[in-house]
Amino acid sequence: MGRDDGRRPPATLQDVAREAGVSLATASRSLNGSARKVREDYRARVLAAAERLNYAPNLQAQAVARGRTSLVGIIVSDITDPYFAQIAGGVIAAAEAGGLVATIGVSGRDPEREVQLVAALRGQRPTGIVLVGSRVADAAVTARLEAQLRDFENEGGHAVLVSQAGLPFDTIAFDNEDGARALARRLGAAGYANAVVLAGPEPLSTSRERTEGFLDGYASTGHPRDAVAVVHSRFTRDGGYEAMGAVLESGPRPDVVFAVNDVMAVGAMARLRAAGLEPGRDVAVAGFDDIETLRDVSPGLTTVRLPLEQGGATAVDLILKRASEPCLVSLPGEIVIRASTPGPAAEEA
Amino acid sequence: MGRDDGRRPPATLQDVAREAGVSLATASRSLNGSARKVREDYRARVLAAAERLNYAPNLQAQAVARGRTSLVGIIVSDITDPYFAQIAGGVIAAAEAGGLVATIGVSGRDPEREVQLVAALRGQRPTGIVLVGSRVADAAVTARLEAQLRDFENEGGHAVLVSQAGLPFDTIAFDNEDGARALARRLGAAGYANAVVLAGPEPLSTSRERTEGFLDGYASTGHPRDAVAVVHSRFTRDGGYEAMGAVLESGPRPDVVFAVNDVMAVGAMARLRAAGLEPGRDVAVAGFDDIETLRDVSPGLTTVRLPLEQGGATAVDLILKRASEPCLVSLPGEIVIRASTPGPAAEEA
DNA sequence: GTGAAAGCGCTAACAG
DNA sequence: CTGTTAGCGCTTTCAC
Repeated sequence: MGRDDGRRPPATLQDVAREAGVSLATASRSLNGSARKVREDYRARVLAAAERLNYAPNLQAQAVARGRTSLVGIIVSDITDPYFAQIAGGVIAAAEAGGLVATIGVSGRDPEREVQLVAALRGQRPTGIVLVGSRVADAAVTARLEAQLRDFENEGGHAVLVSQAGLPFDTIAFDNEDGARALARRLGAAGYANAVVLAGPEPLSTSRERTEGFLDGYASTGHPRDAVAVVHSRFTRDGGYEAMGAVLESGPRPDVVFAVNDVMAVGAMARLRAAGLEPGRDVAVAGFDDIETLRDVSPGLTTVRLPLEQGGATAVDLILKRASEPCLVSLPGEIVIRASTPGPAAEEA
Repeated sequence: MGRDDGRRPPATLQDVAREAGVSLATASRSLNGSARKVREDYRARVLAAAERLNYAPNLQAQAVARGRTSLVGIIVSDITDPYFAQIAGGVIAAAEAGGLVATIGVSGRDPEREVQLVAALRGQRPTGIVLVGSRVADAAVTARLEAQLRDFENEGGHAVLVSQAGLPFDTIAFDNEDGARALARRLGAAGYANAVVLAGPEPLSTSRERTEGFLDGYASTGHPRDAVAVVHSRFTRDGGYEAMGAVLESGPRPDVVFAVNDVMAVGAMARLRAAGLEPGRDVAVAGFDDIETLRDVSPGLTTVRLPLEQGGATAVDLILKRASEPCLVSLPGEIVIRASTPGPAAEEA
């Protein structure tokens, strides 16, 4: 007998009011937490009627009437990448806790697409938009993105950037430079004398900051800064794999490799193995992020732990309590030494 | 000078119409693809005016007026778990391709919460809801979930279940049993004679099917079915870790361990190492799913590859072309032998 | 072809 | 405290 196919349209507030024998307004006031009070027995009747009719408020209609929604939009490059997944998880959890529904868009690391997504999300008139990921676009696209976000804020929305500093909006930044610097010092002090950096795309600020921090810290332990090769590649597992390959094929073998994120580090490890080298024994490897899913790779990956979920949650907090001036929240990382870089006292197996 | 704080409300269709010197109706017809035609010069004027005013249609209002939205809701247990992330990625990508905006809820594996989320999403009046993950709830909660979904469909919505068969809605199921059976045959034929299954929670159908399939296939290679120990635990990394621990502490060491998903398998490997055993050498390990992020663990994990993203995408397809009868799409897996189970010819390093 | 006007479901003044 | 009513922004008959 198939399905009902759109029969019996959802009960409306009108229906509930009629069923309960009260006015529209009273029904409305009983069902949502209005400021005004409703006599207890009326309230009860309305609630009962709603229950009976299986009433669910039409949030779209509420939004139109109220002039604001309970939506928060998230835009990430790739939800499949655990870095973004963890941040998105933080955003979603905080949003739900705050009574908001999260809407999500995936840009596939395409800056153009990112602009389109902001425009599309804007149409939903969300309370806020959280944009995650660091800029790789040329100035023109960035300007258009900024324009979109500015329009959004002018309309009363609230934009928050995560891990993407430099634009005039609220921003949650992870302290990439300090984290990388601390890591490099530790490694340099432990005697690694021939480091190589596997970086992401040249213009990606996250990658740049981590690279800079590393070079800086490494230099501070007495290793000439320009003796460290920096190889650029994509910010993905395959990027790490290829960059590692390039390093192995050109020049002497390094004693330690710093990949600017864990995903790339894992790719680099795979490449080392493909070359018959054992990561952690023949070449030390370090990453960045301390991705949860990757905590069990073997040998354990030395890295810098970032409070990813917290970053996402904080973004939602900023949306809820909109400050009058754009603010910048900086979240520090914490270095974690594991077996992939023997030498410095390991803090974890 | 702070921010504008909600100044200049977004341009409305009204504004555009006035600016272009046409009626509301004409503006509406020009800006969305209406069936009716509009004289070309009018059209152009409206488009120009819209551009000038930076007009973006209020989708909520459109939804109210049209009686339907361009939203699709997704509910997953945990977006941080790569299994769900990949399926969600498929859903989001397909939704965007189909002009829909995805809304997402995370249940934290709490069946109660799942019901709440369906109710909450229903309020958005989405075109469809995709529910991912297999049932672990008792009959009462399941009944309430089913009621919510049924109401949703009666209102004209379309519910699709992914990897969660048995409810009377469109369903995308992965062929857990066949996959596990094929894997077990291969392993059994390769000479593994002392297998152990690390299963998820008893009532989880995904776990049950994989366990059943494995036992069945393993038995078909001549190993008595009830000689295989099945240890139940959580469906997570830590669950795998603990289950492996339980196995090691009680009874003889198995020669192969089948964890019902990759994440658990990785946990099991970690536990083996903690016990001084090398996975793949001292004890073979196999998983299920072939999670992308985990393809580089070492030794490479033998597993059953599932078309996760495709499953998500297919769910959206079903939503867009609503069939009159609930249908069941079954997606097969493909076994992948790697170094964690030496013996059978490896198909990949 | 175009425009006026009546909703869509809900909220929020505003009177009682 | 309750009910009436005028919107919210947009679509869609329905006349012209």
